Amino acid sequence: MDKKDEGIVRTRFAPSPTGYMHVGNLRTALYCYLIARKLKGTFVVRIEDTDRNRFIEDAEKVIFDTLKVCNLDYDEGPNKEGKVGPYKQSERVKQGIYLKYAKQLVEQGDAYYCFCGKEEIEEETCENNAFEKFKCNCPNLTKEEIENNIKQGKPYVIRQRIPEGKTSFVDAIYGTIEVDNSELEDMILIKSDGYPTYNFANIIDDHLMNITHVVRGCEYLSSTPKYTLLYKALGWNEPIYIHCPHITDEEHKKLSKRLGHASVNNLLKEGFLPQAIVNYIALLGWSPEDGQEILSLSQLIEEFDYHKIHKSSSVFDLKKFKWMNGEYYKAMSSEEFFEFIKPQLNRFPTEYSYEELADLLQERIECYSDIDNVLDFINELPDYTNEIFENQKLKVTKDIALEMLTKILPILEKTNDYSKDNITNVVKEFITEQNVKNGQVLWPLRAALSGKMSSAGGAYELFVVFKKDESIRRIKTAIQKLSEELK
RNA sequence: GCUCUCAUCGUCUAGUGGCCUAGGACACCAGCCUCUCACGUUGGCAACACGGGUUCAAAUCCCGUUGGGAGUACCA
Repeated sequence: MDKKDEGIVRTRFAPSPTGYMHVGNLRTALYCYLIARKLKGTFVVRIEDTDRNRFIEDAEKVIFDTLKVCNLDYDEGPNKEGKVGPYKQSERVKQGIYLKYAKQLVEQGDAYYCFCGKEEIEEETCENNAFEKFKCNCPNLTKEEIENNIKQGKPYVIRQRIPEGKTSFVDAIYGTIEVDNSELEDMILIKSDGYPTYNFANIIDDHLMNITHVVRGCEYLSSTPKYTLLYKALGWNEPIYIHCPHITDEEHKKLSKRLGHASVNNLLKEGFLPQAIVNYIALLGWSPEDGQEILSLSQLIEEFDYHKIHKSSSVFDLKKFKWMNGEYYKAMSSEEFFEFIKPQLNRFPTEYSYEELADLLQERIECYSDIDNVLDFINELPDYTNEIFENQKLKVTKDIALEMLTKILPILEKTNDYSKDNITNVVKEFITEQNVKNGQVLWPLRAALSGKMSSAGGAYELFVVFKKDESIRRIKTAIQKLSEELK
């Protein structure tokens, strides 16, 4: 990245508090964070809460909790005041920051008061083509007319006055984009409730907060020319724009709230690790030079280069994401994984070994919902038929199974230490004694313990899970069933 | 509709005119390992949207077509 920018870079994550964090949002935050950290700059968080109709309790908490759990620490923001605060737009409104600049623009002739109500605009545009732009006479009102209207208490908004000509701006990803100003609408800067619109507050704050790199979704690409015009009118320099392509679902549509995996919070609840989430979304629309796919946050900081962000959108592939999460599970120590998965184990009998259960899960699950599949032999024995004792490849028949189980049962009953090491020794000793193949003992044991053709873990692991009582009970059941049939 | 924008295996991607009979990863399939499953490992399947140019040479540059996405709010 640009060495010359080192130390002076300021990026900002500017979410509006909607009550949930979209993975696209998180990726934007991540890219902001990476750029700031890579260039030893400053990462700012600013809350854009100018929509008073959409106030949601605890919405900000979701944002900060998510950033925290993902380790994206910020340098300035709410509860971390810097020199250019406050960092909540609703508080900035109270200081009259936005109105001041709006009035300045009106003075200059770059904005105007508009007294048209929402209803009449809607009526007008409905009668004509729905796509047609609304035109009123407000831009041409005289000073006296305006003053009169205001005196009468007529509600008004302040709109940007779009000049004639063409406007172009440069985006770091998409290059130069030019549009004819006739395509641009006189957008509202100040709403009738006195609050600024997102568009206006955004550029004012980005400038006042000395933001150098503006990272946002590419849905803003089409409104950026309007911002360019505003910057020009105010005589300010534009930041570097970095518009990121969208993250989509399998149908190539914008990831919607309905889909569980659009929400970071849901992902967390489903057992996805923050590091895996961060790692995966970083790779949606960007990839490191060496092609490595498993990257820690510090590796991401090292490798990230915003110039290499793609132009085309990418699909959020749950399968690959699950794979990656599984990789993170496997990379944990068994102690770490045990602590992580413990709360999910509550629904299994407490007399069983949770440690061994966790061990069985670690290499077999990629998120919580896989657990029941893997541990389906725990509570019941659904496929418990005598057929499971037969295995042609291992030369195991029901007779042999019955014989082995019957012979080993007294040994198991005498054994009290059901630790992995000991139980392994006991069984191995028996195998040697009998002079048979491993499988001829282990297969019947595994089948008896799990009651299934296939199970997570082998005979030894299952002994450890069930410990003595349940192990004996299951083997006795197997013996009984087999002898009933073979009588 | 209009404006902007995008286009390599099913998906994430490497690729910036010759190194490409297009590489990697997920998924899928097969072999090996093995007391089953899983893990691991080895191999396989599979793509430059289409049509024109430019060039000795194009996935890479230009134009068009088709297809996708976004915007078009007193939402952000």
